[in-house]
Order: sequence, then structure tokens, then C-alpha cells
Amino acid sequence: MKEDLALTVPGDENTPTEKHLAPEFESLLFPPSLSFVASSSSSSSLHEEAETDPREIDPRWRRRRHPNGGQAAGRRRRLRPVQPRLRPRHLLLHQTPLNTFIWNSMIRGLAHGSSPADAVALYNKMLAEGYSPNNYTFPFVLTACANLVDAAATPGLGLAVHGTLLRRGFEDFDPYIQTALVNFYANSGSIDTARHLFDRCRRRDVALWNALIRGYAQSCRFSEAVQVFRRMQDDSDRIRGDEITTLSVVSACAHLGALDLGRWIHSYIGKNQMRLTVNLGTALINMYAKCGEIEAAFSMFDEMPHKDVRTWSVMIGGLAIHGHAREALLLFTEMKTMGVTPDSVTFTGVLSACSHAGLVREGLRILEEMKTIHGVSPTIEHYGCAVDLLGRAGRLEKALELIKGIPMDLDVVLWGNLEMGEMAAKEMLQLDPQNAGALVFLSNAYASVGRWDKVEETRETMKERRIQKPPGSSSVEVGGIVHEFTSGDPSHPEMNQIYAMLDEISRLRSAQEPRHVAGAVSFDMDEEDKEQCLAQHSEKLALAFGLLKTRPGTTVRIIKNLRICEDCHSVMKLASEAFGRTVIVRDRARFHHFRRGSCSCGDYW
DNA sequence: CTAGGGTTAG
Repeated sequence: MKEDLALTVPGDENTPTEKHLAPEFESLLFPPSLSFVASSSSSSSLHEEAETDPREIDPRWRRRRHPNGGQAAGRRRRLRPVQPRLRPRHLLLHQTPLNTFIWNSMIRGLAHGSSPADAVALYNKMLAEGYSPNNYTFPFVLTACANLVDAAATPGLGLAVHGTLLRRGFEDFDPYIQTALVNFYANSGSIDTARHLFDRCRRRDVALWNALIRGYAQSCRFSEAVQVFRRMQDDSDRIRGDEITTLSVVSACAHLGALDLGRWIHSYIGKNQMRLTVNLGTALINMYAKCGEIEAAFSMFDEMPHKDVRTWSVMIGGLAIHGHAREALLLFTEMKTMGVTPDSVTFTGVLSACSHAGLVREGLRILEEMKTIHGVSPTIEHYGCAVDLLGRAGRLEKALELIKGIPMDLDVVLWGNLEMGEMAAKEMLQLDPQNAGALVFLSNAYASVGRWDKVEETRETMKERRIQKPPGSSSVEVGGIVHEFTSGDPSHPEMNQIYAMLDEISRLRSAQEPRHVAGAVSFDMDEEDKEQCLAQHSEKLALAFGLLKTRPGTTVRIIKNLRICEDCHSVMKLASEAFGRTVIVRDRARFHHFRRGSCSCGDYW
């Protein structure tokens, strides 16, 4: 019993462990991989294990888990042996009565782990056992809720936490809780709720702003993310953005293709004497690449003294979307020689480089080497890239063969990438009847060969299944402001001028190619509307607006959410020639640089 | 003794 003193907090000697820790959630505290199984719960058996090497005990445990460090250590010195075979589980169960601090620590540990739901379960247990959560508890458990695999599908857990903290009067208690709340709602797809809470906060520190900015970006509302950043600049609190702010905003610029703003942030970093960290540098490289400035991206990349796997991946992916496949592959090789281990994202970039350039053999070799040499198992995206590569190079048999070899659970999404017409699309629909991509693809395949009856049929199917194609949308940056156009949407205030410009372009066009016929048309319109809808594809509206609003000779940059259609592609070529402009279009898959009537993609995309 | 906000692809 003397020796037990060394292991026990005063007053705790005779307390059975069950009182502190109900058996059903011991498994939460000690997941199998971490758990040290007790050979017996009786203390006598503990002593029988005396042959255990004391070094087995991690000293950090002693320090960490001994609340009365000084006292206990003193007593421990007098007694020997020192906790011979006590393993972490015993330490915790015997020495430490549960209190809010312990609960908090446990919740915190689980919140960032692989199963944040366990953290929430533990929090509920804590309440059920009658322990009071404090101001530390809520950020932990809210972070857990935000980290749930599909936070948007299960917002209930976080809502309940919010309810509890309201009832207990923590709502306006401190900025940590408020930030955690904003972050939770943003992460769960309720960005508007997050905004509402943000607006109600009186003191706003940089983390709170960051949570909101990041939340908008997370919800794909990038221009609002930028707006919030702008408001942060003007706010009377004079909060300076920090590295995290900048990372989020630069990322938003990359998504938006907002080059001017991105450049402004770059100089903001310099002006505020922020250090250009690897992370920031990587974000900027990505931004320049995504805004069409691949040279600027590359020179930044060159100048970075330290690069991590993301830096390399971003640069390789950037080269890929610009169609510079050889350079991307060279960089991939260089990265490996530098001893940087490529990850799954790196391979997405490398494979897409091969795909855009039609490098079939390279691509297949890399897909193979992913597994064999680098030990990265290909995901559906990687297979998708490879199938895409084969499909576009016309190697349909090979593509089918590859698909057949794909592990079963991966193949559902895959068919969308394949230019194999009807067969592939039907196959895809069998796998997933709700797959909008498949139907859109099928219908476009019919449209391209003029089978309008089949297009109609597909359209009916979509109506029946209540599937909608995402609307085409393009944006163009003019004077630092991003203007967004959706297909056929006449709501822009300067629409008359835009239409006039489009008429002008189409006059030029019929002069040049008098017999041009409307070809590929989106499936979801009647045949008589074809001409008009083609004329109103969002990228054409953006082009017209860009030509009107920027100075002659400057570059027009357009970002489109879908792939550019063939008709628009030829209009872009023509406009670049006729107006002496460089037009850069980033579509869903890659960049097209139009100069003097031709495109950098070589019409292969 | 514990706290909130983070960049790549899809």
C-alpha cells in the first residue's frame, strides 16, 4: 500500500476507477492502438509484474499526467521502484480524478484525431456525468463538430453545442468561442449563419475575420471572401491581416482568377513586412499560375529558397493547365532528385500534364509507378486522368481495359471523363442513375452528331429525375473588379453595349467564314434557340465586356466554370486576331491563350 | 496546466 502512494493523488487512494470513468467510454479514451491493456485490476497483480523494465515508461507521461507534480515527485523519490510496470492507462485511472480540465484535454485530443465524433460523444458524456463545461470546452467541441467528416450532413451535433452554450451564458463570453462558432457554421455549409454571428460580435480580432474569410472560400463564395477582406481593411478596429488571412485571400484570388487583386495582395505582403514563408510563396505561385501568369509563377518558384511538396505540386499543376507538359515532367523529375516525396496531389498534376499534351505512354508509366515505386495508391481522380488521356488520344480499347482493372469501389465517377459516346454514358448511368455529368455528356454526344431526337429524350430523362446541369458562368476582371456572367443572363446593366459588341463579332465572323454553322449546343434548349444561346454563352458575354472595358492592346482574362465549347473557342481565336488582343481563358480543365488567331492548346483539349 | 482562424487537386 505504501507504493500505491506514489501512484495516487491524495484523497484518491480508495476510489474505484469505475466512479471516474465509465467502462463504455474507456474505448474512447484508449483506442486500441494506444491502449495498454491491464493484466488485472487488482493492485497485487501490479506488483507481480516487477520485472518490467522501468524505461518502458515514457517520462513524458509522468510529467503530463501528474497534476500535483511537485508533491508526487517528492514522494516518488522516497519510494522504489519507481512505478515499475505502470502503463499510461493505470496512471490515468488511478491517479486522476475527473474534472473539467481532464475532460477538456480528452475532448481536445479527440477533436483533431481521425474520429472527431468521439470528441462530441465524450462531451455529451461529460454533461451527462454532471461536469460543467467551461470556456475552454466549447472551442474544443465546436472544432470537433467542424472537423466531422461530413459536417454539412450532420450539423445537429454542433447546433446542440450552440444551444448548450447559449443556455449556460457563454454566448458573448469570449472571442475563442465566437470564432469557433463562426468556424463551425461556415464548415457545415451554413455560411450565412456564420456571417450573422460574425456581425453580432462586437470585438473582432484577426482570427474571427479569418474564420469568416475562410468560410466564404470554403463555400466557393470567393468574391465574398474578398469583400470581407476589403471590409477588414476599412474596419475601424484596424485589424491587420496576418499570414493566415493572406493565405485565404490569395487562394480566393486564384479561384476567381483575380490577377489585379492578387498582385495587390502580393505587394501588401511586402508593405506590411510580412515574411514570405513557404506557405505564402506557394499560395502566390498558385495564384499567378491560376491567373494565367505562368512566367510570373515560375520566376517566383525559382526564387523560393525553401520548397515543400506543395510548392512543387502547385508549380507542376500550374504548368500542366497551361499545356507545358514537358516542363511539368522535368520538374517532377527534379523534385524527386531533390529528395521531395511526391504525394497524391502531385500525381494529379503530373497526370493531367500528360493528358493535356497527349503523352500517352508517359502517363501510363507514371500511373503504374505511383503504386510500384512511390507507394501512393491511385484515387479515382488519377484513374480519371489516365482514362481521359487515353480517351482523348483515341485509344478507346486501352481505356476500357484500364477501366476494367480499376478497383470496384472507385469506378462510379469515372465514366464522365471518357469520350466514348453512348456506350460509356449508358454504362455510367447504370452505375449511378442520378449522375448529371453522365446525362449531360450523353446529350452533348448526341448533339455533336446531330441526333436531336436523342437529345430531347435525354432532356426528358433529366427532367424526370430532376437533375440539373450547372449553369455556365464566366467572369472577367476589369479594373480590379470581377464581373460575372451566366449563360443567357441579361441582367448586367450594360447589356446593350455587350450585345452590340457580340453583333460586331458575329459580323466579323460571317465575313471570315460565311458558312459557319452552329455545331455543339448545350442539350437543354430547343433547337430554334440554338443560334441565340450559342451567342449568349457566358464566355462570349465576358469576352465582349472585357473587350469593351479594357484598353486596346491589353490582355483580356476570362475564367469559366465549365469547359469551353468549340464555338466559343473559335470566336476567341477570331477576336484575338481581329482586335489585336491576347485573350486568356481558364476553363474547367486548363488554360487557353489566344494570340493572333490561334490558341496555345493547339485545338487539343 | 487546456482555447479559435491555414495554402495545393477534385
